[in-house]
Amino acid sequence: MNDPETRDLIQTMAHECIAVRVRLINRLVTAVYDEALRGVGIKASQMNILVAVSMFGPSKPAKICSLLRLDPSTLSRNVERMKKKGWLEAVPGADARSHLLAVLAPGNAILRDAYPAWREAQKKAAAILGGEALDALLARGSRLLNEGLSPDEP
Amino acid sequence: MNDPETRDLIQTMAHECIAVRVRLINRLVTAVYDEALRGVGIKASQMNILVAVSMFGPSKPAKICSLLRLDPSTLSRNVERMKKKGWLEAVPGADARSHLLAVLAPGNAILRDAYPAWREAQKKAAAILGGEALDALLARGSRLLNEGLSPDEP
DNA sequence: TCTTGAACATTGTATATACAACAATGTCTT
DNA sequence: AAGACATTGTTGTATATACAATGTTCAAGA
Repeated sequence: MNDPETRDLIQTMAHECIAVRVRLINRLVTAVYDEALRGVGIKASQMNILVAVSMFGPSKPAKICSLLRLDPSTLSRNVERMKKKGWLEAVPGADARSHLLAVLAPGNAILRDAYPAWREAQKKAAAILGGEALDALLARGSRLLNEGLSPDEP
Repeated sequence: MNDPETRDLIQTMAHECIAVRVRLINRLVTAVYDEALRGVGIKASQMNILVAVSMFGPSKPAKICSLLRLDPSTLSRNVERMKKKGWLEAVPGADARSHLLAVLAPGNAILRDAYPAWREAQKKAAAILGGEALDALLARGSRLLNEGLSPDEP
């Protein structure tokens, strides 16, 4: 059906591709958190943002994008939805090009409510990854998060 | 701004969350492949599917979903786009509830064309992950792929 | 045989994500 | 001070993703 060389290429890609494996794990892990958090009414994506803003206090959107490596347009759309739910607000900052994102009381309430479900999800995700992959992944992930952190600045 | 207990919860979630780290890595890795493959005209998502179908030969959609842990509706939409590009076709199978997905010549041509860019992306992705995380992730990912493999059946 | 339930794919809807283009503001250089 | 360039966010468009609901076909049991 294919010449042998093409078959070889495809075999190599199937057996060694990093992307398909990372993406598979991402789907599995995200599904675990989304399912655990369903009762609380938040999903992993928005929870990541909410936690980040809550950690740093009022923050420029660019800072959150840099931390999480989110495209600005992606964050913009997510913030839009989170404003509508009353979790976030935009307050004017020093620079008129941008505002600061701040967590509102209902946003903090959601985070508190989410904690037990989050713990559950952590357990399940750890089981999916297994000890070795978990440790390496947490270490690498934390490092990448830190690298995305600009010095100072809101 | 928050009571100390809430601040603790949020700190814990920020420092230990598996989801935010997996999702960050997923965005980075996916971006590397999408960028490398841009010239070829395919993205990581569709390439994953194309490689899978090419590996197994004509396959029931359910099999690909099980392998990659994709929701059937997600696969359906992606296949739709890939049919439109002439990479895939649906051929009737033994069971009238489903057809079989088969790779067409242009689909195989794309995979051949993509190979060099894929190799580039592999290098960059490996650099992002670093040796340890890479090994653990590949091992775990390969295992999860195998677990999604049903016995026999197209 | 008929019916009931399982298996399977698709469609409707919503969110998540990124790229390209744009608009507004700020900074720096001459 | 003026113009060039950088920074920052939003909007238009397309893809990726999942859940809920639906329709069709199959299989198994009464």
